[in-house]
Amino acid sequence: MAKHTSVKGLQRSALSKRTGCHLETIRYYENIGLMPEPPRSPKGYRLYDESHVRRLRFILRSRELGFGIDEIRSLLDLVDRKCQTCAEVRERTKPHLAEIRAKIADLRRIERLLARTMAQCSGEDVPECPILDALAA
Amino acid sequence: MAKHTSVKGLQRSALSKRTGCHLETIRYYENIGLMPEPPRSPKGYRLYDESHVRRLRFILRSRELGFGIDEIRSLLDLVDRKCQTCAEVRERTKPHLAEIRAKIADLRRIERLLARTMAQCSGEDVPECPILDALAA
DNA sequence: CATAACGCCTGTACCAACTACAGGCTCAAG
DNA sequence: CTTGAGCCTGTAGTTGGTACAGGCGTTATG
Repeated sequence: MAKHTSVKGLQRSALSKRTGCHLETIRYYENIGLMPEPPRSPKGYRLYDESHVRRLRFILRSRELGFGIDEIRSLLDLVDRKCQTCAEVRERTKPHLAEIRAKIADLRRIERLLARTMAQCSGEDVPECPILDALAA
Repeated sequence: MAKHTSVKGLQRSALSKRTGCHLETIRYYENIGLMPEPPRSPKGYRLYDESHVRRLRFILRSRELGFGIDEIRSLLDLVDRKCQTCAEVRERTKPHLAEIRAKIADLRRIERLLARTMAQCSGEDVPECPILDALAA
């Protein structure tokens, strides 16, 4: 039989499976205050419900989109206050988008440089190498 | 007057200024074996020369191009062995370029998603927000 | 009933790649 | 001679987790 059918609620591993979040990461998010402390069973086991599933999914999705922990904390604050406005959320999202675009630009610059350098590389068995030369320059 | 004109050699802060590398990072690179232990003055001060400047610049440039410490270690091995071939360097550089391209693709995906979501956002003073909705979904 | 094999609890250590700081010496200038 | 800077060492903190040790609780099987 299933365990704890009487107690009702998801244990940590169940929440992990439902969300795809690593087991230990759930506890980590609780420690740093992103996830609330859930109710406990008489023996101290964490018992989650659907609201926890939703909140954890929100966090994971935000991480996927490259938001940092503090940015997510700020978004969750808006959600929790329940008096957020679309304008506020937009204000918090805008700089993040700018950051992502800056990172892309950076990586593209690096990519071009590396690709150009590699194109000059003969790939032959000679001891002179334009890549090392470029790095040493 | 300049200090230690008699002893000759750059101290840590001078090397830092010449290369733009953070002071403490120089010691860090020494600890992890990227930079060699330099000779010391009688009182134990590190004394660098032009070869250290070149090596540190090589490391910094490689970091700028997104190489990880271990990748740089491997490139420096080639340099140190002096029997590297262009083919070897190319082999070590190729997967790194692929990694950078993957990162760019990832970030572009995120950027598109975020930009599209933000475009749906009215930016008005209303409590419904498509950004939060997208994150919660 | 015993006991193995899990699941969960806690705290703490570890990863990259640095950065910063504490506590102690040395050194040049005023 | 004192002050302030610069150097030395080792260690802690950063971000976003992951992993493990040691100790209960629960469950399945003999």
